[in-house]
Amino acid sequence: MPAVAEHPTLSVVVVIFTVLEGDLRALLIKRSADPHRGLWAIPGGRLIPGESLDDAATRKLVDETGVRDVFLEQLYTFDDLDDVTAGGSLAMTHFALVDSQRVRLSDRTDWQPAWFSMRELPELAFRNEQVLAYALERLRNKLQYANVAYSLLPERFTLTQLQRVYETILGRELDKRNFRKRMLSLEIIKATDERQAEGAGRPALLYRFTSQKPTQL
Amino acid sequence: MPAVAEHPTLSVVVVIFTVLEGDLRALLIKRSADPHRGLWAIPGGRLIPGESLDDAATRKLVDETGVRDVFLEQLYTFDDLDDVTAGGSLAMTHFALVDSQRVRLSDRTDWQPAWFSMRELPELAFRNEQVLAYALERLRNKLQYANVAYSLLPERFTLTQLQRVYETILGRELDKRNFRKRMLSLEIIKATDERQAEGAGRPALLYRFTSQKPTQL
DNA sequence: CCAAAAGTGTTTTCCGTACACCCATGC
DNA sequence: GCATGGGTGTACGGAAAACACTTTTGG
Repeated sequence: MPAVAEHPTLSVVVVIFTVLEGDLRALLIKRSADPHRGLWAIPGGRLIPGESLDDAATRKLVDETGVRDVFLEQLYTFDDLDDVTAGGSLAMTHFALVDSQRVRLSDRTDWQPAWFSMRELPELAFRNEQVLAYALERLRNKLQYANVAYSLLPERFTLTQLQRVYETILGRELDKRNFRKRMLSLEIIKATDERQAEGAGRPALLYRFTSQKPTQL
Repeated sequence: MPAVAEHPTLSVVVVIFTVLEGDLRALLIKRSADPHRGLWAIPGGRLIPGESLDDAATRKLVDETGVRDVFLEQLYTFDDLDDVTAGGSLAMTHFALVDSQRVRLSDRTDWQPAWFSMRELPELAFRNEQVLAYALERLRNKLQYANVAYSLLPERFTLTQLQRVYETILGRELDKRNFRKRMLSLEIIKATDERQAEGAGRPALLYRFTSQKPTQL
């Protein structure tokens, strides 16, 4: 292994969140190579020279999920994730939000991508706990003042579905009436004229977001 | 000039803000080398292999101002600032807040560091406008929910001085009584038993911050 | 004694929260 | 007709915003 003065390893990492079965989940892959073989890790890879960070992050996201045009933004640049590589490392981390229904996980056998609940994480490689914790914090903050949830739901959805997404991310229950008042008065969603039945019970009105961008509230 | 597949240039850049004469100002240096010779730029330099980002940013800050132990945090990693260098570039930008009274600008003649009002910026190199605009946005947001102002004032200060700092950063006037109530009820500052006269008029009580860290409010 | 800056309370408005009942549909 | 989920309004409390006069000092 060469000694010093190497170029740092440049990697681009994307924390991909979804809401599934009442859980906030992150996509992880099982490492098939050293270091940290067999541990789970946030998807990422080397930055290709000439490629922009956004492009690299988008490429990773599409590779893993097949999804594009979702909320994706830079999170933080870590210089201390990889304690192994000589010459140092820089990891430009991002985070993305996807609707699990739109996702097609790549079925590479050496890769084994899978969703893990943020409440039951496996043993992770490369201090990835730190990255996930930071991503979660940012997501929770962001949810309070920007309509990022558009990325976690189908184009049309019921208010109850939207509320479940908020509750799952924030980790606490919300009041139905207050939630509806807020969403509608902020004009981040708009009723359509369609309805959807959820099992028994009165069919719910379907709504859609007024904007597919994370506008500030 | 070599063609492609080079390693990207890795630079660390620090937007250094201060409040001076009722203006929010950023420290800029005049470039003495190409590219963009003669234009003004945010201080920065190459990342030294083996050095952490925090260390590099701190080093730049101390080099330029002589100040340490102030508010300094990572802002964003840009891949598109330098449109010239082959092989691409990554600029890990940071921002810092300093008390102009504590600063000793380095007096290198090829460097000419100087404070510029954010309201009257000169022509800048490398899309630095974008970086400054983003730093200002983050600063304004941060000021609302974290006590970052500790870094912009002497250890002891009057409430009026503190209010001027807030007004300068936010770009609008604040109500004296409401401001005082808020600062004191949030317990981010504490009265000392000393006073300071400001020209004619009744001398003001001096206060100090209860914490020298950017605690969330 | 007058100019200059410091200091101080009350009222109103707005937003977040708490809370309970009727409605439409499937079975 | 009953179980299931959808949909609605009001009252309270705390924080932010609006607002004007008195106090202390220097000259």
